[in-house]
Amino acid sequence: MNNTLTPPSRTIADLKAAIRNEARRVTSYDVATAAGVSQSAVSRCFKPGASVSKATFARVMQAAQDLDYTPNAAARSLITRRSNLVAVVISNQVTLHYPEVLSELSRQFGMRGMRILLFSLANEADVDQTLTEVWQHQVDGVVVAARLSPVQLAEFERRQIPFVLFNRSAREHNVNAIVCDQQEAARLMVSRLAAAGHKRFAMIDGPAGSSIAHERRRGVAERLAEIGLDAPLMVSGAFDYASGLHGMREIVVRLGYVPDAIICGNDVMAIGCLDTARHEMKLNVPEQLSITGFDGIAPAGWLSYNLTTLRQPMQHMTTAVAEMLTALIRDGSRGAERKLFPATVVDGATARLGPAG
Amino acid sequence: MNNTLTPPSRTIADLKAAIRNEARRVTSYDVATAAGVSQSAVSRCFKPGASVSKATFARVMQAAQDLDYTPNAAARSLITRRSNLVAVVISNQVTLHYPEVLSELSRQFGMRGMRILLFSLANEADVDQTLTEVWQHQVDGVVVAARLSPVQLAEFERRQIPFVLFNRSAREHNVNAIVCDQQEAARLMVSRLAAAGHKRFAMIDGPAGSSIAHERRRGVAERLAEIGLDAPLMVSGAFDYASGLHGMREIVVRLGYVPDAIICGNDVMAIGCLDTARHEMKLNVPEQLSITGFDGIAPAGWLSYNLTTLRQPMQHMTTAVAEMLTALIRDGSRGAERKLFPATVVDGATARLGPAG
DNA sequence: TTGTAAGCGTTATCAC
DNA sequence: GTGATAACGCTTACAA
Repeated sequence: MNNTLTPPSRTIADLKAAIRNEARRVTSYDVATAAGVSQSAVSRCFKPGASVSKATFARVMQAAQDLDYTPNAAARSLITRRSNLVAVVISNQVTLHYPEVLSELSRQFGMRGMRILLFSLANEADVDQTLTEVWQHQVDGVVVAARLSPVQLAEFERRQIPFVLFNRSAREHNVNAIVCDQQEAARLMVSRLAAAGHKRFAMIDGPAGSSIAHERRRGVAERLAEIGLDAPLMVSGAFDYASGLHGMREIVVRLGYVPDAIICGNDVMAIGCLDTARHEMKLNVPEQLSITGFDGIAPAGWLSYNLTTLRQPMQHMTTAVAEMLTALIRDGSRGAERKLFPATVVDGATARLGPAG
Repeated sequence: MNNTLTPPSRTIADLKAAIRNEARRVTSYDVATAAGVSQSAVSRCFKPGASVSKATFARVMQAAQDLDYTPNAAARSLITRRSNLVAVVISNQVTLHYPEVLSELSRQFGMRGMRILLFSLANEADVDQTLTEVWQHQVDGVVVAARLSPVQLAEFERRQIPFVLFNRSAREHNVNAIVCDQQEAARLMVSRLAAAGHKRFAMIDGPAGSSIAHERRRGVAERLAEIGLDAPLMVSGAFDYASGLHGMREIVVRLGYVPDAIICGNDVMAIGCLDTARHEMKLNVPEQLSITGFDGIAPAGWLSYNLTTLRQPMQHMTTAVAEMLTALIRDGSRGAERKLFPATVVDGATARLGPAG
């Protein structure tokens, strides 16, 4: 069938040679030439649900394959004004503590035909520089898992670009967000510790700038006050293992005794705290001291720790982010929505918990 | 100075209104209009090192800022044939076990003016689908931290797109790669264990498809044979904690006794193995049994584990990837290079090691 | 230094 | 169903 006067194989070889010669890319024109159709016909073949005859489609696809043709996303996005790209602006802290977030976001957006342009922030001061890059790339939407200043939030609004905050509170600003209710989680943990008879609390706090640390701290402080217990001794940490180690020592030094319970701002610090308590101070946990964390990371579940903690439903949250952002991209703005997910208590072996109140 | 007959503020407000009205983006033409210069002048102002007068530059920048103008990366890449985008094709396994890889790659490429387009693979069978997306996006280069078939490798070559394999061996194919020498690392560990008198070995292996697991297994087997020791009992694992737990039990059941040393295919399995040995079987590690891992992940260093393992220099490796790929993008192909990084022994508390041989 | 004009590789509109 | 043709927003000779 293919053996007409000018065998396609010859034509295609010539075309390829010409293309390589001119050092240019394979375009839809080349495919059109090879298939003997117009360029617009080729374009239609790559648009799902366009009207093309079966015969044309077959010839075009064959030619495309022969030439290794792939539509140019840049050119496409220029005319369609859709890049099918989502920027993910994420602080390194998040990636390191919840590695599943990036893979899950990638999977979720992938299922919806979108790709992730990654903006990983070593320190959150780079946000401005990062944002100018985000604007350049004409992304269809942005997931922000980093702190934004009010000015930066305003710029998102001004540019009318769909965006969703991930686990960041911006209560004052009315923006789309997927968040885990840190404050309620903290309150819950305090209640259950108090119900088990703990009276003297200490807390290893997260870093100063972190809104998550802020809410957890606030929840702890508020609930303790409500119950009528003393405010906890606060020592500062940086969400890392070493902070847990040092925090534990600092607490004992500053108090002069071992408190009943230490609430740590995250699991990694709780693990550090626990290691110091057990291995260095030879304390029995949870008999002499209860230690709790936040997050529900994988190592917290390992036998050596079996940490009592609060698990954030990361899987649900990443799914929600993808759903919300794609909805925004499709339907335009439709009123800010703030989806709140509850954390669940993981009743491990490092704290004595009473019944939920 | 600005109060001429038509105040710029008025003009800019009008322009903005018009743009919003026509529902289009702010373009360099708009900026040109606002600044009273030609469009190409605007373009030049955004090209570092172009020849523009100071006065023009200032006016253009002012207008750009007033209008919230940012160059359109898609349009730029269309003409320059450079997207400043690097695709990172990475298996979820990698992201989950070495979360620092993505943030480091992002940082390294960011320093070199490039952004990461993320292709995270839930299962490595999706590679083909993924690659067609990679081609569409006109990336300048690709980092591959996933398994590629020979056909897929060939397609990279055919399309002449710079790429670097990350911690994947493709010895047969002559490609650019940054790898940690798993085999040599395994040999080193066996030597040091043997030097301490261990005779009966077992190994918890990684998953079947993994080239890293393959090399580690091979190194262990080869070195044991060289020394004249029996081949290790091999049990299979999936690089996760549960595999370590079960692997330990399976080893004891199948052998009928506790071996001298268990080499685990990675740290997470070693930690699982260790937890079973200590907590469930009440074995003294390393007195009765030595357990070692591979990788050097953060939890391996925590007090409760202090795992004896082999650390991969991930930081150096990610830096090397960025360097190599950017060099390839700049200078075109220049002979395949395979950069090999040695792992270092972390002499922890879970194995008795003899001197390096 | 600045402006004019020709692409880059698509999709979209509109006749046929 | 198919083919001209006009955008999309930019960079880059080339001319002034």
